[in-house]
Amino acid sequence: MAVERVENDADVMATDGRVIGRRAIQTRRRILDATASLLREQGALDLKVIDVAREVGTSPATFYQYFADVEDAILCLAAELVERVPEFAGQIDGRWADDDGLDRARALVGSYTGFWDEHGAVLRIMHLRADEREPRFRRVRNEYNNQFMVVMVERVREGQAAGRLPQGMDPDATAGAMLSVLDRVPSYRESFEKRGTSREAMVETIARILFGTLTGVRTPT
Amino acid sequence: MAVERVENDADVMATDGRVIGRRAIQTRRRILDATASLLREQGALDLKVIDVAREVGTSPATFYQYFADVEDAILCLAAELVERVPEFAGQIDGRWADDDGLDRARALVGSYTGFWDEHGAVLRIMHLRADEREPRFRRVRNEYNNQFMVVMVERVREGQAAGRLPQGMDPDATAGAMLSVLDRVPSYRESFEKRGTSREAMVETIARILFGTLTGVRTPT
DNA sequence: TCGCGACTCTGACGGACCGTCAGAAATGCG
DNA sequence: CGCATTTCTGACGGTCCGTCAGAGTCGCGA
Repeated sequence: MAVERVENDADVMATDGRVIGRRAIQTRRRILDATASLLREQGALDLKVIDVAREVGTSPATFYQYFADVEDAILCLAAELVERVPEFAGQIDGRWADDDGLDRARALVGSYTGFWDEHGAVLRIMHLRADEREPRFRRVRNEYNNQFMVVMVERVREGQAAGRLPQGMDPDATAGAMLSVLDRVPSYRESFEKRGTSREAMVETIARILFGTLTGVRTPT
Repeated sequence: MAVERVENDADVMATDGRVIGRRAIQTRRRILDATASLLREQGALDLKVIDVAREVGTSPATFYQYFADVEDAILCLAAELVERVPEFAGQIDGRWADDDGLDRARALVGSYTGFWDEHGAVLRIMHLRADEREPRFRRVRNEYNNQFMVVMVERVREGQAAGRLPQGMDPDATAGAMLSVLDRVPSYRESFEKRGTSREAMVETIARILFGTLTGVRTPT
């Protein structure tokens, strides 16, 4: 069975195509970390290569040895986040139909919100550039989203088969809508807290919406 | 009754604070239109002041007479879009509880999707910068979102009062979640069409989710 | 019609960042 | 230790930024 590795820290390439060694891998990693850090602090629109270089304590020319531009580095960070998705998509399994299904939804919403708090800066650019039709970000976002879509669609089909969900609802569209909720609510959370909606109420409500919409099981009052 | 106008084409100011005349208003408008156009075509991350100036056929210095930078111009475009929200938020009224409520939801989803197709480039930056905590964009987004929130919360409260929706769901959080769906689905639409989900199925499903979640009325099979 | 004052636009400039390349520095292997 | 390989960087031409003084345009009164 062939093991396919699209991106592996062990054989990453420089922009000129050569395979890089141990020291270079460390440098590249520091550049990526600095990019993520600055992205969180100062946003994407005025993040300059020279800022990253200064943060790492290196020359701008070094940056260009590993990435074509800042966006290229962000793409790389986004690709790394794709690897994290199973932690969350894996939570949306067949046991959602069990009695404690709603609890599973609550756990998902809570943990995924934490993930967004940590990596939102990168995810936002992934979504922006994908929405702007940038092909590489589209591919990465598809890999990201599809992992959620597959399991959500499964739940919807099960709900429809059991007669709990109407046939008139398209499983893919339903899953897409719920993925939207999962991905955007963390952004709104802070605004809501200012308006007096507690984090707990937020998680509880979103969990009920996801659970109810994906499974068709009616939640108790 | 005092008429308050926060932003009116009749008394817009230049960056130096002076009120501008007829010719200047035209120039400013052409700059805004060019910004919106280029934003659609080439995205936000590499939209330069000089690009806008060239598109308008003017000097970069002229741009700086009216806007501090490209982001400032986009903020202005976003503020203009806030004026358009009533067309859509107004559709989410008390008649959603009537027999043809689902039809109203369908109409909303269809028309708002068109709005996103046209102005998505600006709305995306509004969301990005607001998520990145930029205060001016936060204010504009709040004005934008609140119009939807108010009416959606009304529907949820009515649904709860009528016993159709569980009390355990927070009206604000529910409205926020549905606003997420409304705002993000247009972005995903194209991806879904590639995967075989028709626009009609998309609109129908999203309408059912919004309608069902906001009113608690069960949709027929 | 002309001239004047107010409004609007722009050429030109110092500065910042981009992206590249030749060669300097570090590494590690025999 | 000497040398080949890998990695890093100083320096440079080019683009864009953001500003200002002054040139261009317009409307209005005489």
